[in-house]
Amino acid sequence: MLDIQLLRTQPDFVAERLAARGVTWDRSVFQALDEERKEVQTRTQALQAQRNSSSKAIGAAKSKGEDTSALMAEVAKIGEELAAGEVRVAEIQGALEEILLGLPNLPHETTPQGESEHDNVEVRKWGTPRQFDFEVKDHTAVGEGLGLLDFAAAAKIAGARFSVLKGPLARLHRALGQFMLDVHTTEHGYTEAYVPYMVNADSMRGTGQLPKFEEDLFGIPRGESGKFYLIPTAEVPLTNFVRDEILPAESLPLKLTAHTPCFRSEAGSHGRDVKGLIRQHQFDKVELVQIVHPEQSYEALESLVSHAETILQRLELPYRVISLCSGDMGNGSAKTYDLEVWVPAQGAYREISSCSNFEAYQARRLQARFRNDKGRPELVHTLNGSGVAVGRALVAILENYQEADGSLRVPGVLQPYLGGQTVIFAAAG
RNA sequence: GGAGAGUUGGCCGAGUGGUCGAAGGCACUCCCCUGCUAAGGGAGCAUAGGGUCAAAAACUCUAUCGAGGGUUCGAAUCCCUCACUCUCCGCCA
Repeated sequence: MLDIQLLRTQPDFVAERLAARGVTWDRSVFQALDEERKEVQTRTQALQAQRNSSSKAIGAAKSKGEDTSALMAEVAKIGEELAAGEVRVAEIQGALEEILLGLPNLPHETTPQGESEHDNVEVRKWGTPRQFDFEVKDHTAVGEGLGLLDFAAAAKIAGARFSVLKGPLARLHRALGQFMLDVHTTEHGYTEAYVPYMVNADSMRGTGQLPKFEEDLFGIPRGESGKFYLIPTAEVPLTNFVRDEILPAESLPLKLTAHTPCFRSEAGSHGRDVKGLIRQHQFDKVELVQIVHPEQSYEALESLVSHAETILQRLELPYRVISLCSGDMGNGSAKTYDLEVWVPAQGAYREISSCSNFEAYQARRLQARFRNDKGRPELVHTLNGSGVAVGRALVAILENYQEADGSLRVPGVLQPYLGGQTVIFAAAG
């Protein structure tokens, strides 16, 4: 959520930065509403003040046993206008809130200007794609060839966009999550957390999935009123740790990590990546979240990216770092780096991590603050990034580590997690 | 699933219709005192939004005592609905 003061005082700037994201902001609607708000709110608050003082006078008079009917009549006179004013103020503020919730964050000045993914900027590249002296298979073929990846079973049990892993491949998948968590907690200073996989609507609103992106979520009806939502990323529970909190300044930065499944409806992605593990309704991810002092959030973003990069480097997977352009970034982000891992069968780099600085966009929704050196509450900055997506890391390993005979080598850093196993061979039968 | 008790400021906790945005305590900030430390004395100290202004400071208004609704001139206090927490019993991994 943007600062409403900014929309009031610097509408040109806001409109220009939003335009950079391809968003047209209808200022006239906002300004007309805000003007009416000012007028109605001022008038209503004056009436409230009048009512309050009259009521106090009534109380004082009654305690002295005096007659209060004149005072009561006076209050009754303003009753109708007061009630109407209160209703109207609430309506207007609701409408303003809706506008604010609907606006994306302003891109940071270092975010490349552009309209689509074609305008993203490659920042750096790491590793050299392996030269294969045999015909590379895609990860699906490798996994199915091993007899350890079973989409038919998944389709029977659940449906499309699910998968079943078996035996050493399932273990490799588990090893990946363990490895990532271990690196982030022991080397990068993150605190591991185990969190709910279903959250309430307030949490989804806090991190920005609601109200705009409900169709991307799985919801679970619950009781008469409420609903649980399956988390699309651990960013949601982790970042909501600080919702409605005023943190002591010395507790910053807060660095949290969790390994969770993520659930996405993938509404609107029909036909994209339909085959394989790339795009699933359920996948595992190790998420990194940082809650930081506003002055440090861009340093924090760089370090966060490097933490995710460490994982790919240790796994010896070639990747590149992309700075997303203004038109391709997620709604709440001011700046985003994507990590893209080399996928040999596609001859392309594919997203495996997305690291974003939300500045105060989420914090404002969350009312997540710290006490600054003046003793005043001030919004924190929030960041998150995948460190990294486990499912896609498995894809990358299946393809990059495949051998001509159909077997799969185990990356060195994962071997301890597999009891020293160095190669996975096809399952018997 | 049954029965009961709760939810008040950064924290603890008092408050059952009127001068209560809320006693008291802790923590914190400033000052005084004490050659350090400890102790003591005094003052200050909620959050959000609005107005006076372009802004800062200051002043002022409004809202907020789990959430929403209701009763009332007036609600932390009374009524209704919901959420959450805790205790006991039952059940369960």
